[in-house]
Amino acid sequence: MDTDTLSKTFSALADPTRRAILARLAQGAATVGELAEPFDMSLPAVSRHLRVLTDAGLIERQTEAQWRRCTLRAEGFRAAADWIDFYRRFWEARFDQLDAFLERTAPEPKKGRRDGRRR
Amino acid sequence: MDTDTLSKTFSALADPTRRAILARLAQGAATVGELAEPFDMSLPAVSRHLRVLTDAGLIERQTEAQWRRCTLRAEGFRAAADWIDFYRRFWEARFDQLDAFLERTAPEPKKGRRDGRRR
DNA sequence: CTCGTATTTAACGTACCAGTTAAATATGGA
DNA sequence: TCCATATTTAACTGGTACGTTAAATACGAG
Repeated sequence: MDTDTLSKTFSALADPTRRAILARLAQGAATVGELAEPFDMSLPAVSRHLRVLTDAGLIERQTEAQWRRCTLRAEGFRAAADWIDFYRRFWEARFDQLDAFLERTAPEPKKGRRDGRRR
Repeated sequence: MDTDTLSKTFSALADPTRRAILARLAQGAATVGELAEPFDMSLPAVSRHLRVLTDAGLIERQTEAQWRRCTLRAEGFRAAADWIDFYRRFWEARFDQLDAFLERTAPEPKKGRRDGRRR
């Protein structure tokens, strides 16, 4: 099961409809109906996307009469952003530096020295 | 279908095994067998994870004899990092500022006129 | 050529995902 | 109370994801 936070977050972000919803919410809160409007998709489908986003902690929903006002929940993005940020140095490093780094740390898969593992 | 780049990337990152593989590759190149070793999972399963990562552009594989040397492919992370980075301001902004922003931009659920009031 | 090692492909099962329509629930208003 | 509106839940379906084992493929060594 995919219970860990990071998996849930990335999984939620993997769907284009959900990313579009988040982009829309970045411009301000909206109700389910408003969020559904631009999509060629049934309301229950959108409702489900919103549940996924809620479970992933990426949005919040507060009840106002029969409306659910959805808002972005910034905290929910943080862990994923931090995770991916770790890899930033790999593309921000100059290419030759990266090359040198890999050269330095990569083990040869040659036979004979099965005990000289990396690290 | 999930053909767009961002979806493919986030989808690839949504699996903990694949994230562990990437973390391992961050320390240097490795062969399939070496990557599979720490996991309680068959080799074909790992091979498949590597295919997903390759298709997402997150790793590269070069053939060396019967080995496949896997390396991190930094470019593959960039788009996802940039996407998520757009949301950074939402959690880096002070809370009252964010509130003010949402207050300013949130539309009312259609019910006559909207004049920027909420709650 | 044949054998052992490294890896992938094939075939299969189970579970989840994303969509549908129909029915249920909740609320405010006539 | 009854109705319209907003949204969710239920039940179902097709497609895809992820794991398995068994067989196929690719290569170097002897």
